Amino acid sequence: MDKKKINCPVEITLAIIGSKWKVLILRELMDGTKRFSELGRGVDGITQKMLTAQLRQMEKDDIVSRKVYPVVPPRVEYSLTKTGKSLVPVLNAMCRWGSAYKKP
Amino acid sequence: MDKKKINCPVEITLAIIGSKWKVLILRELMDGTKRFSELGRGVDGITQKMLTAQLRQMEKDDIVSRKVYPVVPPRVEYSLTKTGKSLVPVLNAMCRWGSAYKKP
DNA sequence: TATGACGCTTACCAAAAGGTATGTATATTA
DNA sequence: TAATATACATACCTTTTGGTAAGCGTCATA
Repeated sequence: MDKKKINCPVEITLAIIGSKWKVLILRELMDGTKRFSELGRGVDGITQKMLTAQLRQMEKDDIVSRKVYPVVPPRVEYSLTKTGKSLVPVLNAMCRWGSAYKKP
Repeated sequence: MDKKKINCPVEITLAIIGSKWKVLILRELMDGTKRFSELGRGVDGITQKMLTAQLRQMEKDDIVSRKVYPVVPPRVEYSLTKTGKSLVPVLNAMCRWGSAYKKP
């Protein structure tokens, strides 16, 4: 979503977490720090390209942090920032609603 | 989003309200029943095509209901269904987070 | 009789999103 | 020396999304 012309705060939230892949990645990270490859395995169907792209965006938006270890082969760990952790109630609200919705 | 292969409930929610236009339309409808043209004026920048498309989808998903009055020129009113109203806490959570996020 | 109001639908096109496949770097291990 | 592991980047192409603009139906009004 275009972040340039946003008025309502709900749009901001949507611009930041409003994609299928992002919420799934965030759900993984809510369990704690994960390596790139772990995320790839945890999020069913995501391609490497999408995984990196979404992680980069969330890093930019300061909800995910990236830590690179200077080893070979490389080890990169991702985790939620403080701001990212503050999303938990939002994700939970969405989760609850989704659960209740699909029931019938 | 493709609703065929959804596992996590949060994906369901996103599939149903995860678009810029939908949240803005829903926000309008949270104020009460609105006519098509009112929605068009209330949601800044939306085109007629998008407005009808989003409303049709939300009608299908049973969060918005559509009432047509047999008059000329036509009068069509939209409102939240019971399920639609149950989205209010979710939208509010998103709204609060968005407000807090943009502060710094 | 022509015009306008309202709520659409549709054809066409441009832009954006996203998938596939391939390439890269480098220390370790066989 | 060749293969391997990991975390990417990138080129290319298809699909999806969304905007523009035009047309439609019908009754009341000028």
